[in-house]
Amino acid sequence: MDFKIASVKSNRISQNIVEQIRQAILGGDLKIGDRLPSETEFARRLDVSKSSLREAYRVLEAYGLLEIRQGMSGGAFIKKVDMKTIKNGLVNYFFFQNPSIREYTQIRTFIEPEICKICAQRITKKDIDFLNNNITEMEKDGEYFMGELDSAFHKKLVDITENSIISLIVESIQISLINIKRMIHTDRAFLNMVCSGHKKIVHALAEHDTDTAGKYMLEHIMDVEKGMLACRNGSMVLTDNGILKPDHKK
Amino acid sequence: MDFKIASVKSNRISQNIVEQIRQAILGGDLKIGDRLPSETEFARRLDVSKSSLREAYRVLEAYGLLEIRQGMSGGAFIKKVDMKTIKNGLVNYFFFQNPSIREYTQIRTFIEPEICKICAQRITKKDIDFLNNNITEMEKDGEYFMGELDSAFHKKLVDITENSIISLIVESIQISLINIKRMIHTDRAFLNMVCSGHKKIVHALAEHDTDTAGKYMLEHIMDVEKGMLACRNGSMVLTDNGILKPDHKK
DNA sequence: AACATTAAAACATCGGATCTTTTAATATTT
DNA sequence: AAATATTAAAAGATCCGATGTTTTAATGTT
Repeated sequence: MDFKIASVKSNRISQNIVEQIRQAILGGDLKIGDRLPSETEFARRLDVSKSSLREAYRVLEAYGLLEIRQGMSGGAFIKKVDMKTIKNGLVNYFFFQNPSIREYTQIRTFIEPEICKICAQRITKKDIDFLNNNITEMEKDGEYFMGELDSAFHKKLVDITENSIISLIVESIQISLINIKRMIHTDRAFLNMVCSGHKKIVHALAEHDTDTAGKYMLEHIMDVEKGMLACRNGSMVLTDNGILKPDHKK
Repeated sequence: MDFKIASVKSNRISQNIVEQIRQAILGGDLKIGDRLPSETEFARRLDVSKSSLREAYRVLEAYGLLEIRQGMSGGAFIKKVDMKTIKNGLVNYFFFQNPSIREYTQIRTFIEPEICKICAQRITKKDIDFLNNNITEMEKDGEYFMGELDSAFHKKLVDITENSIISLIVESIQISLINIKRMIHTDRAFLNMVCSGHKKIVHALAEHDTDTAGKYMLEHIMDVEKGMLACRNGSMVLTDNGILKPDHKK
């Protein structure tokens, strides 16, 4: 035989099941809350072993498409993929991709000043209180909770934008930045710089001053980049092009 | 007993293994290319059944962290998470989240004009040829490959930016937009509008005219939004706030 | 009505048998 | 000696059936 048919590449059974169920979901045949048959029943119907089916369930669960509950009225239920699943995936991806500080900064400068401008128009008294409180907490609690509080500040702003895509992006970047900050051990000076930046932003937001709010956010993002690049005292070092590497000189 | 200890919630064995291996990777104890022990050996060492271990492997594989090869010198190898894994996850996520056209447009307007400005400075003759060729193809092949070609056009520009985070975002959005365009059956007029927009952009890029390139990209993105909102002749309809829903009137 | 018990449904885990794929080593042929 | 074919072993893929654990609904008890 001197030709080949469409590379059938007999897939794993579990992968086959996964794809079929995924397509059924994307095609609308399976909806949120729908329950798949029990393991024994479904395995029998598909004419595969329970093990293969269980492996498929594990994968779909990892995709965030399935929730499996034990017990009498348990089973496998189709589930809406939640943001946590995706954020975890992005953290894994960024871990290997190891984007430079410059790359993080660049995307932030594209998005966050614009977010800030929108916030300047929509922000409420309650939001301002939240943000001010966040800054106070950060000044008080010092370095320990810095990452989380910083993250919460930017998350609050992006939430006001009410754009789920942008929220996902900004929050995922924040998680990765927290990890980097932990590795390079940002110091007290860094924290003060962040607080001062946040304060200026909130002030402009409270005045509903669109352009100034955007401008301050941009400056803040650039300051954070500068601050991170200046921190080389941890067990990690930043190379000149801003990529984080383990410090082998120790 | 009137108090509770830290909710130990005995995890699934497989989930336990997954978390341990994931942490070993994120902590640097396991590196790309490292091979885990064989199923039998590892299961024995962890004192769990092969089934549990296999389920853990399936999950790690779904996360994109593991590659499993059969055969003599096969086994489970730690692997860099690739973009495909993440893009798949994002497609799943967006399927349920079902962001409005407005949300897609908004993030695009934040990012793509800026990308375009950078391109105006860096673009080479070869890039221009590629883009022109892409437009020609689109005009020729008509509706069928429109989505892929359109996607490739924007991917080319974002690639020039050399920012892996932004590439991931733009490409994922393009995939989701292709899906939406398929559902609402964009027409010939839509394709012509896209081609015309792309042409203007390429022209400005070829002249290295930063501001004009950015301006044309912004206009193009807004045109695409208008075009999509105008298409209500498929089996799906767009509600007034731009959210895509099945058309129940048929 | 409140609480305790029990039974059943469904997932979780185990261990071992068998099949299939892949490759390295060996043998054979040219 | 080089190319080709064969074989054996390593490792994953699949299956089966037994047993354990969780959860809840039904039932019974106080």
